[in-house]
Amino acid sequence: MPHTTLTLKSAASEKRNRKDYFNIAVSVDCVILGYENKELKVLLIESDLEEFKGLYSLLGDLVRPDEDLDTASYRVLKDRTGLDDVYLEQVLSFGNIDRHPSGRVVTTAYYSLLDIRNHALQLSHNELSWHSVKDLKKLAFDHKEILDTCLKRLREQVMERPIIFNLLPSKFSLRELQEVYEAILGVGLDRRNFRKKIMLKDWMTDLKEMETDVPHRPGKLYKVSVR
Amino acid sequence: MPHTTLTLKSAASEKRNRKDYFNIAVSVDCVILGYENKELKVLLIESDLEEFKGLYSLLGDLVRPDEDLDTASYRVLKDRTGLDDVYLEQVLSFGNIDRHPSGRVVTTAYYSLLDIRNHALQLSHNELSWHSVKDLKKLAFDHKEILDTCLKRLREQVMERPIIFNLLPSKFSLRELQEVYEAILGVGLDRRNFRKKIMLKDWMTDLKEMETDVPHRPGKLYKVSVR
DNA sequence: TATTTAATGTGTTGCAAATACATATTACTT
DNA sequence: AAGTAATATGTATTTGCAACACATTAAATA
Repeated sequence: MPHTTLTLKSAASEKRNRKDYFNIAVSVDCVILGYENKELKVLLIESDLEEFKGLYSLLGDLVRPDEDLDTASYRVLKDRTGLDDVYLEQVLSFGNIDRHPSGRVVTTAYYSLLDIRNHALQLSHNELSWHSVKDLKKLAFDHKEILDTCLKRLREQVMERPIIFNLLPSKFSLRELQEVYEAILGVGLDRRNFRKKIMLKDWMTDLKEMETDVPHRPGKLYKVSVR
Repeated sequence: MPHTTLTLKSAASEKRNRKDYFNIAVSVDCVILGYENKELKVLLIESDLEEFKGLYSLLGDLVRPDEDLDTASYRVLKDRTGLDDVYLEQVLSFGNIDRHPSGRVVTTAYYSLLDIRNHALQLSHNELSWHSVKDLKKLAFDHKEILDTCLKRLREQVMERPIIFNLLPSKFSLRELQEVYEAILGVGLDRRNFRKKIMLKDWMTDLKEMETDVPHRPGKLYKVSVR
């Protein structure tokens, strides 16, 4: 696997004409999200392009001629995190002419949700790091815009479909679940109303177990009951 | 403008290797929607590919190296309909390896909404025709899937944002508006409740004019007040 | 061992939004 | 002049959502 994100030095200098339709590269970029310490975090890598020195970028790669878009993003995810059982969803494509300094690249953005504490999680590279999405000001390429678009979509969907559980371990308490919602939506939620609303959705099963190792009254544990 | 949709005969026969990243073509496909005779209609062209003989396909084209994705779909729209003031929105990209029989093409789908009765509407080609979306069973390529995805997105958005007005002339009655909603959502709506709901959104302005040439009591005319 | 503390767990009330439903009005047709 | 078909509007009911308070549990502390 290549060590870097896209570097298409040759493409930029090639002259193009209007029939040169294959001179557009296709890539995928993954907004890989996790939850830790009451914060929503995104997995980033330091950009190795001179133009973006010191900036971070999303994890992506060119799509190979023999793989689907979805396949390509699963590959990026597997290569970067070691995980292959990850929630992944396409959001939107970004194709501005000048979005990549080294050449014309149209990228399709995905977001994925995973459990940072998953034991199988093995980052490919020590340049990879988790960043709280709140603190991010600027990213390489148009990746800030891509990130924001994905976060917006996530916020729209998180109450519609049972996807948030991908951010949590298989057993979780309602408090943990509520904290993840609060981190994603950026608002505080009333505990009683939250519980009623989430219980009505029938997304979870009561495990009849209790939290352990918490310095207070333990809460009930749940697991996701739908996928 | 090319007379046909994508024909990339050469690409299919070329051998590829994994580093051959530019061997993916990028296209846009437009789900151009209009409303007529109480039906939602989509603008289609007969496929000229042997593989899809007798089937219709969406209007699309390869993206040129010097234009954005949005620009490309505006171009398709302008070329096909003569209109350049059209509502257009990206929905999703489709990149299955075998989705195009002539070669590898990743396409980004847009839907657009326009007024079929618009006087400026001039179809580029007499092979273009409007088809009720209800009656469509099969389209060329993966265009049925693309159409369905766009219709689903449209249904999700039509009550959230003031986009439906793009399907109507500048002056319209509440009855017409309700009929368009019913055609899109595929359900009947209670007239009184519909009016209350739509009025609350503050999307329309009362023109203080009445319908003419209707064989019954004329209704008030409205125009869109936001864009 | 009794007390304090901090979190879990549940119920009620009020308001706003959505739904179901009925009657009067207008203009054209016959 | 009467009949027809659509517009226009109001009300009562139900449902969903937000604000809010109190009892319970288990750990920590005195």
